[in-house]
Amino acid sequence: MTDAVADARETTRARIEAAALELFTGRDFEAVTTDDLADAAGISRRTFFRHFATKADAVWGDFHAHVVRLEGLLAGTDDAQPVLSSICAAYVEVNDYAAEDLPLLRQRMRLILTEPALQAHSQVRYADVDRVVAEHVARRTGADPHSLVPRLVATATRAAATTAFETWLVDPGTTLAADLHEAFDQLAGGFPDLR
Amino acid sequence: MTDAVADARETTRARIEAAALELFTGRDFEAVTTDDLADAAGISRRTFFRHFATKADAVWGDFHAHVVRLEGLLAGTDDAQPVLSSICAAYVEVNDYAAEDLPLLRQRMRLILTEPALQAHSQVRYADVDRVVAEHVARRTGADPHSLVPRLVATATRAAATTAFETWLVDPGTTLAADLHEAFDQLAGGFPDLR
DNA sequence: ACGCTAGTGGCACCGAGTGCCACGCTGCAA
DNA sequence: TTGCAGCGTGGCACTCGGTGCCACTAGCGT
Repeated sequence: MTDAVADARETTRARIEAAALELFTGRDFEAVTTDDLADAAGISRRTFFRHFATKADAVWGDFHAHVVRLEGLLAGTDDAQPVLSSICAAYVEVNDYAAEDLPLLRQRMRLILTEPALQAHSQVRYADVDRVVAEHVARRTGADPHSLVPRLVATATRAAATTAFETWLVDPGTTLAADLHEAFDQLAGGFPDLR
Repeated sequence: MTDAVADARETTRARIEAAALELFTGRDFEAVTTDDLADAAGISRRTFFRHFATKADAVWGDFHAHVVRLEGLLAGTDDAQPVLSSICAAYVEVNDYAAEDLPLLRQRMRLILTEPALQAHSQVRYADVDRVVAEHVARRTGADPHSLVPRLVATATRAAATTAFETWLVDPGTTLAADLHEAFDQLAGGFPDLR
């Protein structure tokens, strides 16, 4: 494959993603058809489904790369660091966007966290994240990755991360990193005020 | 409405649910069409969609009643009891099935937790649960139900409950209550071994 | 000029879900 | 008894997401 072809494919993907974000923020997710998306991106409906398996995937973009990056960050953490801290650091790092990308991230996360169809889709994506985190915890603790603690830590930390995203979306005054740290601190503290 | 009509409607719903569980455990969720479900339940496709809004709903049954019951249990908890304990107790209570219903529960939960389409659907259902729990936490702590801690406690405890269901499904030797308690204990302890 | 590959578009098709209308049954009032 | 209202039902046509198949085109190496 030549660079020109690769570029063409990448820009097509990018055009679809941009069109998707724009159309979905303009009207309801359900109200935008794949025909609309294809038209807005200047391609045919059939071609749209060659780039994205579902309508929802156009919003998520290349989430798989995100998961792979998280996995690498977790693998690269220092074993002297507490497990929870290593997970928090990895979440912060993988969500460390440049300032100019933040508006786009906000737009995307707002869609994902509020639109029911995208919320539903997210569960399948989160399963990948949870698997990666659970394996990290299992490696660090010597436990079976399918046993209670690794699974629980994975889902609970992901819940923390998601909640941090929600509070970050609502309050424009904070940074995502700060909200992530606060959520993880609360979680790691075992909610002392509630026991 | 007469009792006879109400009964007819109830039994129709029940027949659909039974047919759904049977067909979905026999073959893949995606491989069963709504036509198959309707035929198995002895009704038309159109009537199926009068009883259940989506194919997935036939597996979940009347989950709304489940959420309402959880809400009532939370409202009825003693304010002297720690918040986390009250949530755990409510989860245990609302999932306290008679021994003869356990095989059916296992079948249903196995589907919900393993089948991707049902996993996706579950996120929307969980949102209701989270809202109810977050409001309970907010009431007990005086916080805004949309602020970090109530949200986080809601999603984290629900993550604990879901994980408990998963371990309970895998290991036939334990009770659901025991697994729920263990997951909540781990969560409330803040994972001391991992800090 | 030839074949190869990759991206594309068109088309027909399947399945989920919906709106509309028409039928039948049950209960109730005239 | 007859007429009316309400409700569950079935049939039908339609939209829309998603897929399989085939044909076309452009760039590339031989």
